[in-house]
Amino acid sequence: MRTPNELAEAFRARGLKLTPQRQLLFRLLHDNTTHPSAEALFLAASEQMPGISLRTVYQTLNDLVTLGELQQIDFVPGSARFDPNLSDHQHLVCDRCGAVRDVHLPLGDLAPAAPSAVEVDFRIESTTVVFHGRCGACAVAD
Amino acid sequence: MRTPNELAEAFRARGLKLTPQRQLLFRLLHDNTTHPSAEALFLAASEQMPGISLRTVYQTLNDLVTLGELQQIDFVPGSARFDPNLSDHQHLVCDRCGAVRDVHLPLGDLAPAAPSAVEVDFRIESTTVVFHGRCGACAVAD
DNA sequence: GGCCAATCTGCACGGAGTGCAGATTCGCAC
DNA sequence: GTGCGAATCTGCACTCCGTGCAGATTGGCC
Repeated sequence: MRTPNELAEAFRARGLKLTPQRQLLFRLLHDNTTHPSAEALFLAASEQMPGISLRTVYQTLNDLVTLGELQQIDFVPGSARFDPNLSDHQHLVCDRCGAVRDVHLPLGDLAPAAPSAVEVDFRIESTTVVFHGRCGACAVAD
Repeated sequence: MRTPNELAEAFRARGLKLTPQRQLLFRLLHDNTTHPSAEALFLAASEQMPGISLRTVYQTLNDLVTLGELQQIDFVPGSARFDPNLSDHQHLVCDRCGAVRDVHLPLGDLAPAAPSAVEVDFRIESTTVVFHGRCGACAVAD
């Protein structure tokens, strides 16, 4: 995801308005590696802007996803998560506490091989790799 | 997933009762490669047993997942899907119509390498690979 | 046949996310 | 600085998926 200032530019360039709510969410998301849910972002935003609506958080997140500035993560049970990291990477998901972490692995050579091996009538457009397990704290707690 | 008869044995062995509803669902799931949702199974079951409750379908699916006879698939938007194929395999997901298909790819050598490369405090227990794209019919329809 | 626990059914309920309508406000023009 | 119109925000109702609960039913064993 781009910086709050760059996003402000991008929004204005598309005729979208730059509201305080949006600016706050840009800041809360930038460099955020916690893969927050809409609800988590709403709570964080509410601290700095009491009265902000959960509906606005959902709306802004959807806008950012549509603009390609944010990646939506749907493979964690419960609610959707959002990832400002747009680089090609994979995720570690803790099945106990739900934490999500990024990992950059050199799978580029692996994924291309797989599709070619598929002798079926299907057009593969993207490959998702998710590692499930236990984060450090939860591995100990078990 | 085992055969309906084997499942009947397994259920009885655990003190679980063998009801007509369960037997019907065993049959509908065995060798089913469509990765049905609870709703889809409910519709199929209703044809052969009008009056069966959606609640019962959910309950039986959960039981089978708990017994390890059925795999629950959570990476398709919408409702959960169920897969009686317990072998190590991957999935093709059509992002347009939601169809799910199995593929068996030799990724065994690939996945083990990845975890070892992870220099983080995380215990990896399983690796999920999902290929997103368009099934044959949807690729044409676009 | 009879009993009792397991199961089934129907309905209410909870979490996640969206549609809608009215109030508000951003961005631009003067 | 003021005014205007469209975009946005807010709050609420609503949908969808799945679960909790309670009473009626029934499978499995004596």
